[in-house]
Amino acid sequence: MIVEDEEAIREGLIDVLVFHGYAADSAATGPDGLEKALTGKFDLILLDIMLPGIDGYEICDRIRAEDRNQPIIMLTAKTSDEEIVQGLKLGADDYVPKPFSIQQLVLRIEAVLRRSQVGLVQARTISLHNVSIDTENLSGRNGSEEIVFTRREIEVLAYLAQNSDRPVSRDELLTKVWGYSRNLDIETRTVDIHIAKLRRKIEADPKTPENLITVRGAGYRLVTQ
Amino acid sequence: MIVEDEEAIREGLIDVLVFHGYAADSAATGPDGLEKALTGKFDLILLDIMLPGIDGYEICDRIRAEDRNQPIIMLTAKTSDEEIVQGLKLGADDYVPKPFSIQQLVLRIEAVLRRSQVGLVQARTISLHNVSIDTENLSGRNGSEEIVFTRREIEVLAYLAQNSDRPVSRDELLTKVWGYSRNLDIETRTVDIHIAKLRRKIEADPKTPENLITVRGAGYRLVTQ
DNA sequence: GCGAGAATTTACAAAATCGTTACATCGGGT
DNA sequence: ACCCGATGTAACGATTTTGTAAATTCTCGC
Repeated sequence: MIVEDEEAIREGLIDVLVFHGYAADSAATGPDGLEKALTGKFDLILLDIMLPGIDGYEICDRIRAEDRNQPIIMLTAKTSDEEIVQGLKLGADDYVPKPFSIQQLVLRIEAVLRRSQVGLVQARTISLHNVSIDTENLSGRNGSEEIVFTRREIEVLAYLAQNSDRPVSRDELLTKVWGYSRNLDIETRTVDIHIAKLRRKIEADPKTPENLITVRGAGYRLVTQ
Repeated sequence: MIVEDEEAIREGLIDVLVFHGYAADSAATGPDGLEKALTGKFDLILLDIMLPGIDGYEICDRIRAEDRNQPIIMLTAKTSDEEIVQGLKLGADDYVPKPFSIQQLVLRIEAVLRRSQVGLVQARTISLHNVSIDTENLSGRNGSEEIVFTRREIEVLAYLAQNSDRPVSRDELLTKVWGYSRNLDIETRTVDIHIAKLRRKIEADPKTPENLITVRGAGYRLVTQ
């Protein structure tokens, strides 16, 4: 979905995207773009910064508040690093300065879509050794025993399950699940704490985990069945 | 049901819908369309905006006043975003600009029908642990004791019963039962209050609910038998 | 208009969650 | 064996979510 006030650019972008096989919707004003973004479901939002009504920064911020996984690329004529940093802080996935080459833009779009795993359907249930988990109900079952998870715990499990072929680093979890923007050196132990809580719930013996494995130096890996 | 004054388009739409397996009725003027919409029962109404007599906006508004769950798709030649926003505000479920491709329209129709759960027959009675409820009489029975519900309470129960495999969020209840339009930040506790009242009526011990379960962070789930 | 019941808001209490701090433990390299 | 960074986790308080009584507003038949 394209949010861009200049009609020529907007129409041009639509043509390019359609040509590349994407379905494109668009909005010409800030408020309209925000409305569409919040009510619709889009794989990616291309967001101009200079917009009538509400500027791109605020739109980005408001979208992020609702859905931190919504992929967003910001477009702008501003070239100062200041502005770019501002954009990335607010959670844009990429930042393309105008004027951009079409080829450049398409490449970045593809990169963002790849990173954000668009198209990956997330399974509702996760099957582990001894335990099965229903991500919608935030609950699980270990034989006859009912396990209740919190939303955060389920989000962590779901992300690990989606990437169960490899260990996932704390940084990656912080970015993708917690929505912390760009890594930097954050010293929080909250990931570890959540892992510990999860182990207490899903492991027969939390001291010797069978499902949620520590890969020292790399992160955690979930063993799915 | 199609409300459209241009005969060629009207007949064309009927053909298309019939071809796709739907039964189609139609009206050629505003007043006629409104009359049919209010007296009949339709899975979906396709509503042109430019109509003789009463325009599409007003028809939409009047239908919504009677039945907030009636699915409506607006059709229009107007392309300004202003108009689209106006349409969505009045409660249309989708908005298709003319000229539209038939394929596009059919896709949107299917999406709206899916979202609005058309075709789901709502059971007249809901069976819970210890209680059975008659949605037409707004009444229930717990052994020998007769329970009387209000209209709102029954609507909430019915919606939860239809989605008893998952927790339903307050937001969803507000949208689907109360008819609040896209309300992003909730500042009403009315859902909670109704849940509390329901629990007092259907739970043996409201402090430890067996039927109407809180899924913290996700909403409420009704356990049907 | 009137009034009773229904719906909603307000206000506060209770409970659960979440991140931090602090300290314990582990494990690989030397 | 010893060191040191990485990992595990208990406990605490801040914050958010949920429960609910009471007050207020709304609705609708008369």
